[in-house]
Amino acid sequence: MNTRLGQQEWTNEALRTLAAHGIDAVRVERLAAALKVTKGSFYWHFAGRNALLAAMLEAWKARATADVIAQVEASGGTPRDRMQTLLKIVFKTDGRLEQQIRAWAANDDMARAAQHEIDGLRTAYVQSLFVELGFALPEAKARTQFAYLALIGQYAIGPSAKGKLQSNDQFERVFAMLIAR
Amino acid sequence: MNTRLGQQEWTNEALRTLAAHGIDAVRVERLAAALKVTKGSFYWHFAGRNALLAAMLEAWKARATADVIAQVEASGGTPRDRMQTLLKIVFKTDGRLEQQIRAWAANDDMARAAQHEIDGLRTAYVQSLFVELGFALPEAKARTQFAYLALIGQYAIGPSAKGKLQSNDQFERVFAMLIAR
DNA sequence: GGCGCTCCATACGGTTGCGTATGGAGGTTT
DNA sequence: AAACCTCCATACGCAACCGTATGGAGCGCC
Repeated sequence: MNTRLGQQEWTNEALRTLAAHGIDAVRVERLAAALKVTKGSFYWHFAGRNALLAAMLEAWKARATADVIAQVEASGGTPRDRMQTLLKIVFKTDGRLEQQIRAWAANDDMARAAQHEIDGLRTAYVQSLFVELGFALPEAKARTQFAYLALIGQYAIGPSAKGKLQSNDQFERVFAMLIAR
Repeated sequence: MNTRLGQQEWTNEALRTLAAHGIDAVRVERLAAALKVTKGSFYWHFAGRNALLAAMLEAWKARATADVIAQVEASGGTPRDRMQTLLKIVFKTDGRLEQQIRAWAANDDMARAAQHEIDGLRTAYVQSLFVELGFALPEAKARTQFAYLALIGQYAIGPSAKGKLQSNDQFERVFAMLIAR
């Protein structure tokens, strides 16, 4: 059963490399060097590079959304509170992995499918919060789309000091606008 | 002076390939095949692949922003009209090139610098429109950031039917929210 | 204490792509 | 027409990777 352990280590290292340098830097020989083994090991655990890429996406999907939603739900409070908690969390997280996965998805069908799946789960949750806040469905949908697009934009712009909603003042203003009737 | 013409054709073909398949597909031998010449031609016009990449960014910067702003300014009307015109244009344009350039910028300093430059020009203009609409500077900055992040998000999400603000209904709702006081 | 199983090292062939060297075709100048 | 200049074709060396084949080290089992 060490097979699983081996796969996880390869996958983790690959995800670290992806977040830091993009999918193009995820090469089996480089990963092998980073893990201080040789390709021989890799091709025992995986059928090929593509199998690793698939495993990376699976691992990401598994812990991409559930964590945050659970955290927000556990925090309780009014819908307004939960919305604010959610936005604060997601707009403050690093997002380099998100950025790289989306950059990857721009030219790879497999990654794009995974992205779509996660996007659906997330927007469904945000939309439910807007509905709880009293917005009719069409308005809730529009605001969800817009807010989620902004989040993607923040991830896509990368960890640059400028252009982010990190200042509390800006965040509060945007939040007020989003929940204003 | 055919050198310039040659460079432009290479650059255009490269930008086309970038928009369609990403920066990783921009390879001199492939471009040569697409242009029905050989590498010998390329290395006469360019010092190397990096020189082509730089030329691509320069060409993109030259016609990335000025066009749209000029178009909006020429349309005239109230600040509200111009804002709507601008948002309609940018949220409806294809954006595949934008997407690929940002995906490229995620792992390349040269592309990232070009992006930052363009981002600055664009946000400055949008911010001036918000100020014209009567918002104080901090509020104008916040709304500009948010709207621009959403635009980036729309580009980053790619030409997918779902997840876009293409429906007129959604667009109108978002626009109303953005200019609501 | 041989046997087999798990895991990894080594070595090889094949592909793709970059950059250089060199020659040659076609038009221009003298 | 001969010398030239511009542009491209051909051919080569080199590096990075992928995937495969094969052997060998460690370890539990009987």
